Amino acid sequence: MSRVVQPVNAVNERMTGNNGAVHISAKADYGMRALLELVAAYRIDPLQLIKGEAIATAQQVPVKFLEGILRQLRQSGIVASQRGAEGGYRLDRDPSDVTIADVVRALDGPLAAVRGNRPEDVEYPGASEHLREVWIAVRAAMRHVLEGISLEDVALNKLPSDVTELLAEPGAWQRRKP
Amino acid sequence: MSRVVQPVNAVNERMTGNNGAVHISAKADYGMRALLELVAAYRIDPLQLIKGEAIATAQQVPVKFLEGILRQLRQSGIVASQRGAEGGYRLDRDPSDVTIADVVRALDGPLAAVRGNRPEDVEYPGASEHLREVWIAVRAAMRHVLEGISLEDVALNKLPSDVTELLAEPGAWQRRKP
DNA sequence: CTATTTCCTAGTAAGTCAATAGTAAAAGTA
DNA sequence: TACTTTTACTATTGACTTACTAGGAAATAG
Repeated sequence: MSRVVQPVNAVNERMTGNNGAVHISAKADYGMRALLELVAAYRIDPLQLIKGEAIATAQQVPVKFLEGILRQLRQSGIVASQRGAEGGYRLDRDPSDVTIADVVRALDGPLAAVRGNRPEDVEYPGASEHLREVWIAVRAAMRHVLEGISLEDVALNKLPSDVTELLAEPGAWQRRKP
Repeated sequence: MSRVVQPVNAVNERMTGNNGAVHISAKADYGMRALLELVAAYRIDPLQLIKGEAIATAQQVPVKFLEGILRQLRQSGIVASQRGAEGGYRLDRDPSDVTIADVVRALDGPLAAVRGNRPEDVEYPGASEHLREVWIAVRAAMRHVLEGISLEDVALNKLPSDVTELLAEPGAWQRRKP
């Protein structure tokens, strides 16, 4: 008998068709979770190998999909792997050296895009002359957060102070419009 | 023989299949540009009506697509419109009162999503326990920037000081990986 | 050789994005 | 009233993306 693995939260109310400006894809989300499992192992023994299957069940993620993600992470030099019996995956860099931006870029490409183009490439005529600065600032803000947090920070729940300040802002945990 | 109409910038090198975590959609981009045209008119006469066609040609945007965008902005109370000859669109709120976050939410929905869900709704088992805080912080950073900039700020090129600080950061205008 | 485990290619169903087409409804003009 | 202009709305389209799944090749240990 085979059990169908249900992605976590697949049942819950998804958002209405529209995906807002920031979208953390399943790849980025699953990838981060897999890496955090590898960090936990790394802290016991940096060379310890963990099997894809074990990561998948620990994080309740589809195993074949995860395999592809882990391969991308290996091609980016974040993860190392070994095939065959007794094979598996491990971190290939120190957890304090891998940022969330590294992970997102490895799995989803450049952090920010405007209509599919890089923010610095779009040009605006007349009245919208200065719109480009806005998108550049958005990307800079994104970089500031994502390049400032390492896997170790998340694993140990010790986020940088400017990030915890963001979290302490009133309403940070609530959605804006009911 | 029929000529295919090319959207502006469609020719330039688009990004490689992957769209990163932040994506400013055509709707959000065109919508901001249309609104900046309306701001320019508003500063002469707050009740002046501008035709969709005029906005479309000024900003080089497909007119029928723009119509739908302007309708959404009207339904969100940002724009007012009048039908018939001598009709058109105008801002329905003061430019200093409309933030970029308002515009993006009106056109693309909630600012941030994780796998289609709101960041506060996702739950993480075991090693990824604290990942949610990261996504909440990402959303908070996004809000901080987009809710802090008004249409007036962009039109007059007077961005808030914390935003100009972001733009002054070294490398803010360059892409990360060549 | 056999069992295990990663590596890789291909495929697919559902959905989204960026538009376009066509018609109805409102408002002004003659 | 008739006619023109302009927005409002619905439906449709083609290309693409997302989130997977299937199946086999290649490596490694015993």
